[in-house]
Amino acid sequence: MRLSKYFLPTLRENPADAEVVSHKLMMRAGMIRKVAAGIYDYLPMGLIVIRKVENIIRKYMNEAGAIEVLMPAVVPAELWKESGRWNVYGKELLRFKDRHDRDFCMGPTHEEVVTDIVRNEVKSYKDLPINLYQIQTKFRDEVRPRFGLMRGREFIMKDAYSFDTTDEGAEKSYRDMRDAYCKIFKACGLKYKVVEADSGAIGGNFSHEFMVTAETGEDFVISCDSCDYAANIEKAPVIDVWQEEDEPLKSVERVETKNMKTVTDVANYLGVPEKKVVKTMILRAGNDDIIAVMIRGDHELNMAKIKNFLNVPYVEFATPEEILKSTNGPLGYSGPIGINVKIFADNALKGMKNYVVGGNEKDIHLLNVNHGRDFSIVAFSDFINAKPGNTCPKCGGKYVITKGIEVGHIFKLGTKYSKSMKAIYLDKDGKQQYIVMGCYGIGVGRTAAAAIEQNHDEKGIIWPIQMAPFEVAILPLNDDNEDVVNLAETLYIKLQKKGVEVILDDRKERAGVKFNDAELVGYPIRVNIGKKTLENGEVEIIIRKTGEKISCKKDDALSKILEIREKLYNED
RNA sequence: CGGGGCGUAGCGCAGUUUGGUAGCGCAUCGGUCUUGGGAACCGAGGGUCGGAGGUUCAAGUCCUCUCGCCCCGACCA
Repeated sequence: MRLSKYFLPTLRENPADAEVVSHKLMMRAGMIRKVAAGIYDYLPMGLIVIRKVENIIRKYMNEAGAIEVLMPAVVPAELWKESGRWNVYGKELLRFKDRHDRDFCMGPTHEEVVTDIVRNEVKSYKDLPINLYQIQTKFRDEVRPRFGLMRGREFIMKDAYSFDTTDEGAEKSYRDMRDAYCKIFKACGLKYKVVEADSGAIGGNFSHEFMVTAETGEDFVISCDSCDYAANIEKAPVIDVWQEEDEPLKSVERVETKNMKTVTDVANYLGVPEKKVVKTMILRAGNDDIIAVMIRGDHELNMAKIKNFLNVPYVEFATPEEILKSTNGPLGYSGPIGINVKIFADNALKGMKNYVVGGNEKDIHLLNVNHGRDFSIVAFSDFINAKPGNTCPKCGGKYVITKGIEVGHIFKLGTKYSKSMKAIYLDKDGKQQYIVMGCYGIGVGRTAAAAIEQNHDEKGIIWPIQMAPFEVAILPLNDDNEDVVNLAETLYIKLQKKGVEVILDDRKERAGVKFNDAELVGYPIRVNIGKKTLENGEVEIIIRKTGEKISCKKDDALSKILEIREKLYNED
């Protein structure tokens, strides 16, 4: 490709609305442009990168036996009503009507559609297992899209769905996908972790996330410092045995805590450690049940754990009105005594004595409260976020915490959708059985963004060669020098003939502009051809990743470039 | 959905407090000169000041409404 005839609008300055480095660099490197919040154009360079990621995904999906299809982006409401998700999915599901006033939505995921295909076409155990996947534009009307392609509303996703006759079969399909995903992210040149995850709104029995480690990640990953255990913070269990406090029970004391809503305020004021202050959170669980969950002041509530413990579809904080109604007190002063909702407590509370709780009254807390004596707890369980230093459930090591970008997520669904949508096959005995499903997603744009988060410097992107829009950039530095131009042209043609993806910066620009654009866009290999070095018959080859500058005789350039390219592909 | 902020040339911003001819840098176009790290100089074009309504002799600036975008939180494959 000749850059003079290409479309690469680079930006010198960072766009005002970009926050994270991948967003800034994708904008500046002319890969994407915003059309609306969370909705982007893919410009040529961006599209090439997207297609490269897609093709890597295709290769390993096909290798794992999955078969590509393409389902509609616009999905009739009937399918979603059938699975029951039409009423559950919430505002993220973009709904609209066609001219006949029929309900439709933009598919945010395709369990319903793919299950519909399979139930219509697959009748026998002989047709199974099967794994169908697609690479398609999805839409989720996120409350707050942000960070460019990292969290768009419209985004390209690879989603695969496996169908098996048995649970064991489904688990094999799951393992196969897990292995394929490992190959995919490795082939993308990314550093990643496979972590245990909560299965969330998709539902199902177990699930893993593929996390690219990056400072700007939105997910917290708990991993062990001495074994390979890793889990999303939503999932990572806290198994520490908390101390049984050995102090005599004191009598409850009512204290005024004017305008102190936070645990820190209350603890400081009363002169007790934060962990002696117990937070009582009022929540609304599925079916509109109001419940209370008590956790230690220095701990964080984990909604996913509560949701799973109660086995309900969602858990939310109660509104101030609901709190007033169920506790007779204002937000910020809730406590367990005298309220008539079910009270659950984190394991850490088991051995605690004489702690501080809210008084269900403005500016009032209670001292020396004890469960059992002053109120009763329905159940103890693990309701808090793990912290660094907690004990690993697998080996007894210590937890550490890192941030990650979720680029892939795999779920074992079981029969959730096959039951609600009646996807049935006949087994060997002619008996009807539900098909056992799994689903497997990869965020394509997010994978590209994650690669930038992980590979960049102050000058721009440093593409892993597998994802780079072009493998080699040739920069003739003196437009008016015939030798320079001729050599650049010759080398450009020769590289093309060798099948190298090469771009020739033949724009009438000064050297500095070409250097800066090349570094911004992040071509793995750059060839400088200038009259200064050409006087000695030499050109410069620069490896973006290492910054290494190799001078070589102009006649050796071709073989040297091929050699470096080969080396870059075989690294990692 | 709660809190905060922003909308002025393609991009980045000033001007709004205190109403009085719409500006700066970069980019673009023409020219001179330069040519290995986003050159310099001369000249030019480009604006419904997000939109609607109002106050006023006069509104980018004040008032009301509205739309869009960003950040924090909540939520979320």
